[in-house]
Amino acid sequence: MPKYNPEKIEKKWQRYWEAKKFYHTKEGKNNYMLLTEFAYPSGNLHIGHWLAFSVPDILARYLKMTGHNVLYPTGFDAFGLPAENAAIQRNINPRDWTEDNIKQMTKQLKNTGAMFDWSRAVSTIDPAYYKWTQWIFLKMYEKGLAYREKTFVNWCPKDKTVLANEQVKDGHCDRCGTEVEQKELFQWMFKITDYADRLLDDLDKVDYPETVRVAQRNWIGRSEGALLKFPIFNSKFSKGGQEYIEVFTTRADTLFGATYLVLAPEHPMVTKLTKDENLDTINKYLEEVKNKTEIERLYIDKSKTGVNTGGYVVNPINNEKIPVWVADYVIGWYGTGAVMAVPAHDERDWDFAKKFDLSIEKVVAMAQPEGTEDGAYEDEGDLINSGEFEGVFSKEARKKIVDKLKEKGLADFKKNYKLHDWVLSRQRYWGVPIPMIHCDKCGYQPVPEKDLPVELPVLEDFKPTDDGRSPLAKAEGWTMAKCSKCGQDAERETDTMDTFVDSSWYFLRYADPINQKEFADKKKLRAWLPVPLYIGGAEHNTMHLLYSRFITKALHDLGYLDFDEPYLTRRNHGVILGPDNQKMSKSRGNVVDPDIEVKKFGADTIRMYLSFMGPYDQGGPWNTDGIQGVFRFLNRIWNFIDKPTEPKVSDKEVDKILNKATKEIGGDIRDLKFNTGVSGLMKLLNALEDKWLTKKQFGTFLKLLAPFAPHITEELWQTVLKNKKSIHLEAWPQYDEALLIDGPVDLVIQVNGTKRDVLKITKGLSEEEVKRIVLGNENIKKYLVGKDIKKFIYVKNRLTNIVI
RNA sequence: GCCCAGAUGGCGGAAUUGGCAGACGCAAUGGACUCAAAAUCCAUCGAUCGCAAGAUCAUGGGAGUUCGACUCUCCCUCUGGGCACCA
Repeated sequence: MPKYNPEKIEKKWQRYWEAKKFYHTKEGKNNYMLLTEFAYPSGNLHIGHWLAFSVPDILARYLKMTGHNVLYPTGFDAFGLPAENAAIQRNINPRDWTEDNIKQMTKQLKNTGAMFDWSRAVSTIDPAYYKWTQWIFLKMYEKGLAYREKTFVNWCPKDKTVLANEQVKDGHCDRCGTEVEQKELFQWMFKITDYADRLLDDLDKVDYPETVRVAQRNWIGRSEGALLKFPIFNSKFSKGGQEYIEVFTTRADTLFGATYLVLAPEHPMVTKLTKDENLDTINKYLEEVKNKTEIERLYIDKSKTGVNTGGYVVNPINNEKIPVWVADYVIGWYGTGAVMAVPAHDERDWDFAKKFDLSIEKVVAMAQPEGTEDGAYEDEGDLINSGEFEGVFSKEARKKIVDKLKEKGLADFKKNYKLHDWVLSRQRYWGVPIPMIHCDKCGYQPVPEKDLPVELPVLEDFKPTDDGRSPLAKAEGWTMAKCSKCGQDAERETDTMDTFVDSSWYFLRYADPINQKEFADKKKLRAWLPVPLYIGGAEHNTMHLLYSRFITKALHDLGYLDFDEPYLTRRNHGVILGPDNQKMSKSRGNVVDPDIEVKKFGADTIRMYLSFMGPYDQGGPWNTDGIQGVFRFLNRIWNFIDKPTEPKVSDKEVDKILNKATKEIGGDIRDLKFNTGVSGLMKLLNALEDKWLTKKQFGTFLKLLAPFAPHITEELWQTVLKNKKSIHLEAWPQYDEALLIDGPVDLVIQVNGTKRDVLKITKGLSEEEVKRIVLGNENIKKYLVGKDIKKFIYVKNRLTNIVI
């Protein structure tokens, strides 16, 4: 036997599988699409990709061996800012840059040995793909779920484009870290807020990690409360009937304690309400607030500032006249941009009231009255100083108070959300053109379906501009179009779509990737979807997952899908850190290059090491020594074959060992416990290495290893065991429950909870029999001399505890 | 500030979900092979005391429940992540 040379055998078998179209998948029985997140073609595969693709491949292969018709798809999420910025830097076209990267990464992905079905690979920059991205947009538009509106948007001055709220982290651009500005622009948006309730409630229908559910709940940020109307007192403009300030509150029970009202600086009523003598102060204040950046206002300076308008409103529950203030701790866009202030029961209002000496009225009794005097009491309790609602508990009081005001038309129950509509316009070149045409006469009109795709033109100058216009506006020939309604000259929309639109439906396309008539055939969709298991990174817990859930629900409502949740189960993988336990980055010089590791150890070793290093959802530092252990293991397997494998009789003991391992390793893979799966294989080799194995027994061993190390097992299976067909067409070995249970077991003997001895006993003994054996044991007797046995605990086949 | 996850040898981690803590691997030490090194193989490997048999301690810290706690409950410390003036 020659030395184990992974480089040689891996290439060989990869070519073999590809030539035989091994992993090309057709709809059949027991279909299973194992979904991982398709890659962004950044240029080079990094070790994180290996974790994301080659480890789930173990599960894909196992599922295939256990009788599933497995589709393990892949593709490229290829539009987007980074490619465009890289192309600008290198002064080449983003398309050339991206396509080169795709070529390179395709090659590298094949090196992982994963059973990707390349015949179904999708690429979001392919017009045959983005035709359907545009089509989905049009359907959303028809349904009123896509609309154009002038709003304040997050503008990244460096990338010169709009960002969705989700792409802003602590006031900075998620991509480049530049401080984000607010700009008022017309933007195309998806009405995701219409789906807020369903996106929230349906989380109960799917199996996601708790962290993901929490993250999504936070994003959606539903709070249930009420809208209350406060009549304006003696409004100087109230000629035609009473005017009101509306507030949103979750604590209507504290209404009797509302001693003032606060408007956000952006609130339209601010100047109206302000008394003439206060106008100067107010304007000065508004100017001050305007000069603060969003970051200063929301993240840095949380001290309360504000000014009195001099105006008053009337508390609708007790008709008391209360002052109206303006303060920037109230957020303009949330709720109504106005709040009722209850300083006794809200910390922020408390701080403000203390600072400006406003009155504080307690209306909820503290559970422990001896509690602190200083500060707001925010918990619930029985109402006090609350007229007819005296003594009613908060929860009930909320309902009663709103009900009462509702009769007078002064209140209603209301849910509020943090979630905003999804701004999908991007003023950049490298994206899917939004398929709309603007006609001076007819306004915005959709591009007719038959004219899709609206192809992205090739531009010499695709650099972003400062004026908020997309570079596509420079393509004069391209922008010219006919209005689809009146036929007159009109102009194409020049914004492109956020790449999250591209990736919000790609998994649907895997079911039917070359269909030219529909985004996918209904029957094929039914065969593969919804996705039974989606494995990916925690960075997509909110945006991508929420967006694709939304698009799926919308397509479902439009009648195109039978299901309204795209992924039944979601599991996250961890992050691989550098050997120094820091995030891998070029500047730190701690990047592990998988190409180099493949050269040194081969794909099988890397796959197994990534599996072995810890729980899959945890990640952790790459250990240069640790990988040696796995490499050694594969070498031992390789050399194992040199031992005689044809003894006279089949060894029962070996069968038993294999039987147990089959059950355990299979269970580990199903539970994504790849680390214990690998250790199980190592234990198995330890147990078998000094034994004689039949050809069949060795074959069984190889099958257990095959999902983890597809190349070495194929080599040994075909060239050494002389099998004609691939090991990857074999079924996972059957195990026999009966073989698992016979034989003696170790019985642990404790005295007062401390282990004193271990005895081998026959399985299934009764308590009486065990008691006789244990108490008769010389070694145990010495602990019991002169003691009374108070209690004898027996856990069947496992342990006894003698309490003295 | 709030929410979530986590803390186990020198290191990565395991523990049938309340039943032998430290599986498996790495590193380390000693030995075999070798002129030598690498590779490989054998042995040791949580701490303390002990020649040994063995004993005691030990899963971030402190209490509790239990015959029995890494596992459950309460309090605290630290680490990672998310949200954050959202009314």
